[in-house]
Amino acid sequence: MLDLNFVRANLELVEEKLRARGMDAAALLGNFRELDVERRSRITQAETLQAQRNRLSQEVARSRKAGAEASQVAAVMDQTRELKQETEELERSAARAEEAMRALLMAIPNLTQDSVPAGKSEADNVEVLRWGQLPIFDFVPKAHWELGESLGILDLQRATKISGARFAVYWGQGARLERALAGFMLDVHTREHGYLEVLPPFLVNSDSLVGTGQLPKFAEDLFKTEGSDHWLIPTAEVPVTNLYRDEVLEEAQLPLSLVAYTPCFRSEAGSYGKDVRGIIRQHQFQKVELVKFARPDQSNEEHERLTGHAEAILQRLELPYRKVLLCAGDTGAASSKTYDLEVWLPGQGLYREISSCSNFEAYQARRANIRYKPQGKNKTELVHTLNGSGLAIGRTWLAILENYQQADGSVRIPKALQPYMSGAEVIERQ
RNA sequence: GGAGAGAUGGCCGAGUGGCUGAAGGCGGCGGUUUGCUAAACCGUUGUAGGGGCUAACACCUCUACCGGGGGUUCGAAUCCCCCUCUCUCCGCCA
Repeated sequence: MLDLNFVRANLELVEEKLRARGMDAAALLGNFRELDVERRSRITQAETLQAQRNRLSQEVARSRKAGAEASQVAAVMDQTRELKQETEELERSAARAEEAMRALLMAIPNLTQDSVPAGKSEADNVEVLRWGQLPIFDFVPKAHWELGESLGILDLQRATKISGARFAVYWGQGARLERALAGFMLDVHTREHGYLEVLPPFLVNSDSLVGTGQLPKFAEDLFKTEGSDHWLIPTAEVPVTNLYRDEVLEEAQLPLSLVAYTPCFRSEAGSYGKDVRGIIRQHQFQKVELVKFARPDQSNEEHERLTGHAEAILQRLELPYRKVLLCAGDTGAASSKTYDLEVWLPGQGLYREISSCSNFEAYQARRANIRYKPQGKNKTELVHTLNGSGLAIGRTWLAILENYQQADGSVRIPKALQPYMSGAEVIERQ
């Protein structure tokens, strides 16, 4: 959510930034200005009347104490009663205007930074760099679903039986590879990148989802429990960012860097027909997530750093990737700037997103009310929140299969991962 | 799941209808004293939203906030209703 006062004072800038995302600024802003004027005038009127009422009430107390005549006191009471109705009407009208403004504000996405290119879709994203050598095969590389099934480590049929489409069962070395990746990533981030590991709940209440921006707009993307206010987390970003909801951090704590390994649950409503083969798009996948809370003046620097931490994992696993700066239209609603990391998948001959690293600036912090106290100042300020996958485990798993496959269908294990696989160097049919 | 108790400012803790935005203590901040530290003493110390005045989130003023929501009343932290959470006991359970 953007700041009400900021929007009021910078309406032109907001419109310009909305256009950069390819959105209809006029429709989104609606009658914001009129509502604002209306709201403020109603508040002023209501509060003036309220002040009168308060004075009259005090008069009742005073004259009673002084032993005034009952009829006189009753007259004042009647007068107050009349004022009450009028006040309440004004208050309701102010509340309606405020509610309408809030609805408008909640629907307005974050303003993208000036370094973010304008554009509507993927096609306008800007490739920042490519890393690594694409593997060269003297055979036709297979897709991960073929490799996984023939190695006996990936079982989509039984997953469908026990759960349905878009689920996977991993057997043996496949399950082990998943666990190895999680352990490897957590170790690198905690030991070398300075993150504190945290294990949050996998179900959260709706306040948390509002705090990070998934609700109210994207409820259909989520799984919800029946009969209670619990939602399955679509990413660790939700529970971890909300750890500090309604709290005030000390400046000395910033930047605060957390890493969490959790499953993620997504309904993938509206993605029918997309990525039906393999395990690219699942209802459940595991992810190691990096989350930072930073001072506003340091958040861009921390954003670059966090993205580098995610890249480090790809580099150590020697997986070729490219880094893409998303254009305004492709940048998530809550984000001010996002880099996607896309890993090379030789089995399919394309780059696929494996990490998304965003600087949300104060957008989430304002919704979730996460603040800090600048040293030497009385006033609290909103922190900036950031996060990025470091990395999505399922997609890393399949990238390893496709990049490290050999002619006989076996898969070499990246050097960095071997210690996490009891020294095994290759996955063969079991 | 059943029974009971509770939720007050950064923390602890008073407060059962008006003089309470809230006693007292701790902590924080400023100061006095002190060779330094400690102690003592004095002062100060919530958030948000309007309006005024502004360079100003400095100041003045009004309003709201004592877990959340609703109600009674001229007037509610105090009375009533609903919800949420916490604690204790019983049951169940990895």
